[in-house]
Amino acid sequence: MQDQTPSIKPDRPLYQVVIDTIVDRIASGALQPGAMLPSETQLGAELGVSQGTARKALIDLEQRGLVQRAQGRGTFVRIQTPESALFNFFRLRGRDGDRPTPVLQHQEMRQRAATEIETKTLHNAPKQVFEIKRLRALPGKDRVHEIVCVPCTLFPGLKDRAPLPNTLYVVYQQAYSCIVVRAEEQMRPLAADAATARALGIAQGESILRIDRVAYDALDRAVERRTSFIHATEHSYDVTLR
Amino acid sequence: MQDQTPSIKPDRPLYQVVIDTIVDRIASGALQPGAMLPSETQLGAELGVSQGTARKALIDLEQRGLVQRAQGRGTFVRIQTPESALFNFFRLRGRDGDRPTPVLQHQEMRQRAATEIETKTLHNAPKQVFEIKRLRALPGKDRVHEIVCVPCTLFPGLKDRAPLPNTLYVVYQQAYSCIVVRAEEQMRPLAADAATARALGIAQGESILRIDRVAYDALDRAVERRTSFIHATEHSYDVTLR
DNA sequence: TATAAGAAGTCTTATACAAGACTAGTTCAT
DNA sequence: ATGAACTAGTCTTGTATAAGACTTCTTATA
Repeated sequence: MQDQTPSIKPDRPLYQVVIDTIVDRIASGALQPGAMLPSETQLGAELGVSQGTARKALIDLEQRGLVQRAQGRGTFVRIQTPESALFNFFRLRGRDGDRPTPVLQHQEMRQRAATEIETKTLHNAPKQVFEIKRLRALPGKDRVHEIVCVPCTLFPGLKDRAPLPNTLYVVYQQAYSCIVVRAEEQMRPLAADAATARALGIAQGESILRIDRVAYDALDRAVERRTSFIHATEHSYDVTLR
Repeated sequence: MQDQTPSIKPDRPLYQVVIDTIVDRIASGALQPGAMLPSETQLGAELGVSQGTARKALIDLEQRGLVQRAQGRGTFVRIQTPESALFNFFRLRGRDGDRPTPVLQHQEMRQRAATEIETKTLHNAPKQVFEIKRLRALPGKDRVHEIVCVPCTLFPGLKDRAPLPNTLYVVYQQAYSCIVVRAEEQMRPLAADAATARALGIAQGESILRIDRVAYDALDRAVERRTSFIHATEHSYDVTLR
């Protein structure tokens, strides 16, 4: 009855079309981090929708953390700085809630075959992954030992970029247009076994926190798996539930 | 120059007025949990704004978790069920991500003077608090020992409501119109001392997870402090970062 | 039991105007 | 001549409104 027009009628609302367009442009690198987006009016004219519809799309993107907006200034692709990345995805805090600056003490990277679970959970079912092992020191005696895994297909040439900085997510965005917007974590308390105790420089059997994280980008792709072993006596891991 | 009209010109936008009106009605109990709100059109007419403005307010309230909306059905005050409360604020998950049902094994409540930090951080700077100690069992050998603290002024007569159910937040809402919408948590790994080991029924020195939580209601009041000691070998604590 | 019409709700889109931010002049004092 | 301060203009996002489409549920009817 209503399929009179076999034409270009998409079954999704117009603002969703606008959202998808912008997300594609950011993910493809056409819109670089920090770049200014077209204004609501321009964007609407460009895509054949009203300013209000373009606006609704931009607000949605802002809430998803992909862009930042300011009245009178414009809309900009959110730029991942070391500060913002640490603030959002490195949740260790000092006693007074202040944010410590982790110091990279050791780091090594290699390419290896993906494990079964990595192939199953990471984007594109990768056969090969880059594995980054590193040790980070916090003020005082606290330490973090991390094992990071990313698909080689998503981050080609990552191995040649060594030494990698403290905040990997900045590299993901700036070099690969991959913006991490969400991460799911599983935490469990643990007694340090021999290997991790040695890596962390603590006694075997000490209580540590193990965190398994899967990070997702703007396209909702699982782009990274990461396991952290945290020895925290003077710091706590802070999160907000909603 | 512009205060020609000493009248009813609030310096906040109209949609904010609508938001505050609804929040007040919910917090005062005029709108009970599960109750249907006026439609966008009705609400707009009632408060002298357009349907679109009322709609903007309702969408904001939905995102804050205060109401639930469904096209064609209407808008309803979010009802805290044992399931939703556990899903949102009890983050322990089994190996497969399935949600365990904790079993209340022991519980006791008493009224006592508030500690300095409780007076400082909780709403209304209470002098007296109710303290609830309880032990919850998970499938397998995992256990949770909790110490919950709430101001007596906010929850008068809570002591007479014993035995309290598994999910306190349902009681807060149904009996006191206090909807917990957010919680901030600090986690740290710990070796169980003698007292907590006894409470949890484990050996002293075993690794446990300590979580200090402050819960906030719809009015952004700190309504509860809670410390949990978690013995988790077969479960993990799952959160999402953004 | 199935179907259709209607009522009541939210959802989408468009338009008008207000308010903030930046720029380019212009003015005025030095 | 130079520099600071003001101002008008223009570009941006923010707020408010209205009209019609779409969804869900109920009720009447075959």
